[in-house]
Amino acid sequence: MKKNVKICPIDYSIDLLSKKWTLPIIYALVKKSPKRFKELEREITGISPNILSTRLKELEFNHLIEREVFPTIPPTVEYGLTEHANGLKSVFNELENFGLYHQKIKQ
Amino acid sequence: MKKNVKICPIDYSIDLLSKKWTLPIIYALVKKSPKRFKELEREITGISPNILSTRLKELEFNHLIEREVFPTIPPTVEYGLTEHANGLKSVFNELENFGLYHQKIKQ
DNA sequence: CAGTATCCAATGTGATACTG
DNA sequence: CAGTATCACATTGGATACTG
Repeated sequence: MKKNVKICPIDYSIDLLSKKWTLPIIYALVKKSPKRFKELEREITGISPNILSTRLKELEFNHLIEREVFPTIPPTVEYGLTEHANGLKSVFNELENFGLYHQKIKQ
Repeated sequence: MKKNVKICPIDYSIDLLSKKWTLPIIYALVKKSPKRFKELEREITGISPNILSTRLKELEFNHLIEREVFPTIPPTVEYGLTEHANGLKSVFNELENFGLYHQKIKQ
């Protein structure tokens, strides 16, 4: 992303969300949050643990999710959406409307 | 995408939109439609013509854009959003709201 | 102009093993 | 459990040249 350039907020959002698996991860946490690493891995069909790990770090860096560690044995780590990610819920609502409509027209 | 399985409309939309450059292409056409191949290539910074061509075909296959050829010399081809793609405008609105907010909290 | 062809680089996948 | 490390492999994307 370029520096010292006022970037269009839509392009900005697209940059934040466009890597592979990023949207499915956030959506899993929109449905219910927080979740543990294994829960996410099981729920998001097809993702591998190394990519899940990579994306979670990126999302944490961008303040969309937060990671909390509990000193249990075996270890527990929970990932939850931050309040900064709440605006994304409307995005998913619109994706839902669009999906419902488009599924019908496409047979 | 799996067959004979009722897929969640959100996952369905994500599948339609999650490939690299798909969202920037649609967004370019949300701003103004129709546009010619070269216009899209110039406007979408960083895209290469082969990827643009590939994505346009996919989007046409999914009925989100339509392609019209004019028998001029040199050739003119226009790409426009279909009415089926109109529901995506709300998605971009929400992406805009989110981007505006997130740009502020992230400095 | 509107693409296609080609070849190379980057990214993601899959399997497996290993650590705290 | 929650990851990281390592490779081999496949798929995707990027750069560039070229055609009708």
